[in-house]
Amino acid sequence: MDISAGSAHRRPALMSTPVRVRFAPAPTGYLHVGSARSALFNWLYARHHGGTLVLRIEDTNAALATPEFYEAITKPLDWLGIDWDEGPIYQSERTDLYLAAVTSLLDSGHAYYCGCKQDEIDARNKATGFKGGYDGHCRDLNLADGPGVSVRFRTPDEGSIEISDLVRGNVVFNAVELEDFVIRRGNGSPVFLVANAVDDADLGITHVVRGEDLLNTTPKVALLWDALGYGPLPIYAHLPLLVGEDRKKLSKRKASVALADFEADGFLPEAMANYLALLGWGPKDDVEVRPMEEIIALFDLADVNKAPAFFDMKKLEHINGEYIRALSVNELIERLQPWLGENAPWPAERFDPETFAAVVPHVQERLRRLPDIWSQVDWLFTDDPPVETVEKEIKQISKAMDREEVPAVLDAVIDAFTSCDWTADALNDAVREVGDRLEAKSQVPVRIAVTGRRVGPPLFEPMALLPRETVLSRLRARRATYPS
RNA sequence: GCCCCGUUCGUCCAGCGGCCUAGGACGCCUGCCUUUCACGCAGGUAACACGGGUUCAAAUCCCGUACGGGGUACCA
Repeated sequence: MDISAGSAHRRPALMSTPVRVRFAPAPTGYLHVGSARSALFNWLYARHHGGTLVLRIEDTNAALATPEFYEAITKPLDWLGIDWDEGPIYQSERTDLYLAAVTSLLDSGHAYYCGCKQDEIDARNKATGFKGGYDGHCRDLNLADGPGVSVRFRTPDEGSIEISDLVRGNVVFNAVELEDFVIRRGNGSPVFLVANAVDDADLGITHVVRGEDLLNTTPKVALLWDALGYGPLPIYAHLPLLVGEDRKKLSKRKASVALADFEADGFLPEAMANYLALLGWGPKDDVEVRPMEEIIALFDLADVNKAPAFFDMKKLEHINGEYIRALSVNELIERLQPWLGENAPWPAERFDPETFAAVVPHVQERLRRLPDIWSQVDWLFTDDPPVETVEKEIKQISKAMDREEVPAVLDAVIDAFTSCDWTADALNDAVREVGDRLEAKSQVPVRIAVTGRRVGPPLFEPMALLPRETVLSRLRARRATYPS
C-alpha cells in the first residue's frame, strides 16, 4: 500500500472509510411518511455502499422515551422493509455523555452560564431593536451554575461555516447570523444540538442524510463539533421536503401522513417503498417500477433533487395497482386476509374461502388498494350488498339501454335461468341469447340485480358459484321494482 | 423582517454545454379490445419562471428579478 502522503495519485474516494449513516427520528407517536422517506434514503445509501445504518432515537425529551413510542417507529420501518445494523440507541440513556460535552465546552470557554429568562431577552431586544435572537447579555458575566441557569454556546463574531452537502453543494453560513444558542436547558437537560454532535462523532457517522428542515441547524452542530475537537465534519445530504397539495410540508391535518395509515389503507409495503424512492430521486433509465435491489444498485445521493416533491396519491395508487397485479393469486389472497375478517362488509359466517379463491383471479386487475376487494366480491357473501341508488341505476341503464326494456330482459333471463345448466358458460349463453333476441345489452340489468352494482368483475364465473335460487330471487326482487 | 434552500409538462422524474423539433411515468382526453368496469394496446394533451450575461453553441454555467419553500425556541 502506497502511503506517501504527498502522492498526486491518492484515491480518497476508493480508499475512504466505509459509509456509516443514521436514521434519527424523534419519537412522536407515529412515523411520518417524510421521516420514512429519510429512513429509506439512508438505507438505500448504506445498502448501495455496503455500509452501516444506525437507528438512533432522539428522545432527549424524557417523556417520549417509552416502548410505545419506540414501536411506533420500528413497526412501520419493519413493514417498509427497512432494517438497521446498529441500535436502537436512545439518547435519553446517554445524557451523561452530552453533559460531559457541555462541561468541556464550559471549561474551554466555548460556552457560558446564562440566567436570562425569555421575557427578559424579549424586553431588551424590543428596547434596543436587536433582531438577532439572544443578545449575549450573560456572555462575560461569569455567572455560576444554579437552578434555572442554562448554558449557551459562544458563537464566533465573525467568519463563516461551510457545510458540504451532497444534494445542495456547499452551503455557507455567516457566523454573525448565529445567536449564542442554548446547549443545556435551565432544567439541566442537554438540547438535541449537543446530542447530535456528540452522537454523530461517537458513532463515527460519515454521512448525515435528513430533511431540509434541518439544514439551518447544521452550522450550530458544526460549531459544537469543532469546539469539541471532533475533526472533519460528516458529509451532509439534506433531502427536499415532501409537500402536500398546498405545497407546504405534508401536514397531519390535511392527509394521512403516518406510514401506518398507508398499511391500513391497503398499500403494499413494496409499492410504498418504491414510490417513496421516486420522490426526490429517479433512475436515469426512466424505469420507475422495479425491484428494490435494482433501486439500491442505482441509487446515489448526488442524484437527489433539490426542490420539494408533491406527494401524489394518484401515482401511489397506480404503482400499488401494478404491484398487486404482479402478485400470484395465492400471494394476493394472503395479503388480502386482513380485510376478510371482522371488518369485512359481510357476515363472517357467510364468507367462503373457496368461492373467494375462485373469484380473486377475476378481480385482481381491478384493485388499486387491497380493501377495493370489498366492492368486488361482497355480493357473493351477503344478500344485501350496498345497492347503489335507483337513481343511479336509471341513469346507467338509460345509457346502456332504455329503461323500458329492462322488465322484458329480466323476465326472459329469469325464464332462461330457471332451467339452464348452472355453469358460467350456460349462464353467459342464456343472457347473450336474450340480448340478441331483444336487441338489448342484457348483461347490465342482470349485473345490477345480482351484484347490486353497475360495475364489477366478469359476471358469469362468479355468479355460477352462487346457488340458482339465490340468483333467481335477486332477479325477481329487482323485476318487482318495475311495473308489470 | 433576517438567514438558508429552491424553480423542466397539472404532478413526479430524465436531462449535468452541442445527440432537445426536451424524454419517461401518473393524471386527463381519443380510439381499439370488452354485452359492465378494469387490465392491455395505439394515439393525443402539456413544461425549460422572467431578464441579462458567458460561449461558435445554454434547459444545462454566472448575475439579477419574480415566485415558492424551510428556518428563525431552554421542539427535534
